[in-house]
Amino acid sequence: MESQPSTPPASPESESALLAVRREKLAKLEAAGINPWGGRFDTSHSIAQIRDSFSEGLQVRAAGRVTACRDMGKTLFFDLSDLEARFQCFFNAKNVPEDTFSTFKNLVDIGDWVGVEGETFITKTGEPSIKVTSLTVLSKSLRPMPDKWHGVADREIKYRQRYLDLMANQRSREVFILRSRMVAEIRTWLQDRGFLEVETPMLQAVPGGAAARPFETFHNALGQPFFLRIAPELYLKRLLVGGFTKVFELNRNFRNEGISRRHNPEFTMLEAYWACADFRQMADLVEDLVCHLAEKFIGSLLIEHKDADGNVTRTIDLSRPWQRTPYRDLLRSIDPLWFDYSPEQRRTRCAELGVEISPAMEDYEVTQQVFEKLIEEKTFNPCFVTHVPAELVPLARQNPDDPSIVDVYELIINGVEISPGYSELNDPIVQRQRLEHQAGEETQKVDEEFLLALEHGMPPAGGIGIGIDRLIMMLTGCDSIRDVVLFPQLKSKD
RNA sequence: GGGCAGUUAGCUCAGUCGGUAGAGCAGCGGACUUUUAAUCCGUUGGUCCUGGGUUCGAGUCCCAGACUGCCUACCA
Repeated sequence: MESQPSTPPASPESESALLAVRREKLAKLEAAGINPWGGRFDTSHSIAQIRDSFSEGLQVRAAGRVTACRDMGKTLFFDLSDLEARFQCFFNAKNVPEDTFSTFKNLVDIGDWVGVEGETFITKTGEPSIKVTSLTVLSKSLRPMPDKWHGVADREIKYRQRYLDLMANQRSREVFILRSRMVAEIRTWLQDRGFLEVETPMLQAVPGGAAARPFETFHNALGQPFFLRIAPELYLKRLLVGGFTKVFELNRNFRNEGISRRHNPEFTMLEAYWACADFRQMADLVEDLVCHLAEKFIGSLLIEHKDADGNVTRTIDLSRPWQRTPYRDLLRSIDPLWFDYSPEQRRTRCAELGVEISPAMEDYEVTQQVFEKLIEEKTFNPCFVTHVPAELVPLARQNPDDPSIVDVYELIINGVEISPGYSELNDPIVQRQRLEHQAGEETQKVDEEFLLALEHGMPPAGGIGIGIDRLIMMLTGCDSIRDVVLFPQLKSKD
């Protein structure tokens, strides 16, 4: 790199007249002895508090972003906004010193942060407002805000510059506030039921607990490769061995797989384990939790998904009790003779049913494909699928009466699997066989330290996982995971 | 990985048969002391994603690439 001159290099942006104007205003503020970058500003109320508990004649101090301005000459009305609320400020030349008025009028832009002080009142047209008597510049915005009416429509800008989406699109703000409150509520709800929240390694020497490709990294001091976890399961079970009887972890998993409307490489998973419980109790737990969230935050067990025009496109009915149906019964609803056919006949039926399969698939995978395409993707109201074939779930306990199936449920809502729940396998000898069988197929390593822990005795337990992103999608009606993850993974530019 | 679509002013979007690059909002100048998508008058602003090609002439047609979206594949 050659040494650069002290002035920043000219970029296409720096040539824009819009940006030049803002820089000019910045310089004028500084020249007038006004710090354009503010500092501590003590507020008496949040904007939402002023709005929600409005009374006239109240002296208030509030801070926010200027999001609209209606200039009437000697009076101007501007909107002061933060994440939660918007409130109108009434700014009149006779209420403030002349230099304050001209400063605002000439040098403050939509997008700037300001602090105001004044008295609340109601305008002639009935709008609750603050009659501003003092104004403080808190931060100058050097770039224009998105379109005030359309907001940010460009998906790429929404995701890469989420702050623009948040400042311009109310629905986005609502979804992320709702997500935060729901996640907090999940933690409180579980803690109230005696579950301890724990944190287990995200860097794992052997990535276990699921069958997905991991991200690989390297620890320099140890001279050893590590993997970002694909699931916390095997560590949470070590805690059961150690005597924790009710634990959960709610945090990020990482899977090095395709990205889609329903998949982000890093996603949030709740896993909970309950010693001496079984999958039926775990199903009850999930049903209780999801209904609680819906009632508390949506105010109904009927979840309406709407399109851009506000038309209801789908209604999910969470009314209890939720359907519980064995896997094989669901397949027999597609074809009563499904399990009487030979594997070859099942492949033939797939072609007739319009389900694509590959020749490499095992027989159980052919059946699973039919399940996914013709049942899962078409099931929107909650359905616990039970008595799943053992091949599909290597970490669950086999059914005592029928070893070909395992004691698990898979909860489907909104056409996707939202939560699996197991009666966990605690027999270390059977567990080793099943992991080694799986490892053979997937060329994965077996977590020997996990098996060692099991040999010390893990209590029988119920376990669940809940895909938090998908749960939030279902409850908020978002049809892409990118709309419920603040910064979804995108390919880097350049 | 494969298929389809998109990329034009700061934002939201038009752009017909290949013939001078358009609107609304934002911005800038002006009017207005109760507006709220304020209004009214005037006005600035373009690497038409990038690179090739065809053509007298390309935002427009062709080829390659980038990024994004949707579908698909992979994915307990």
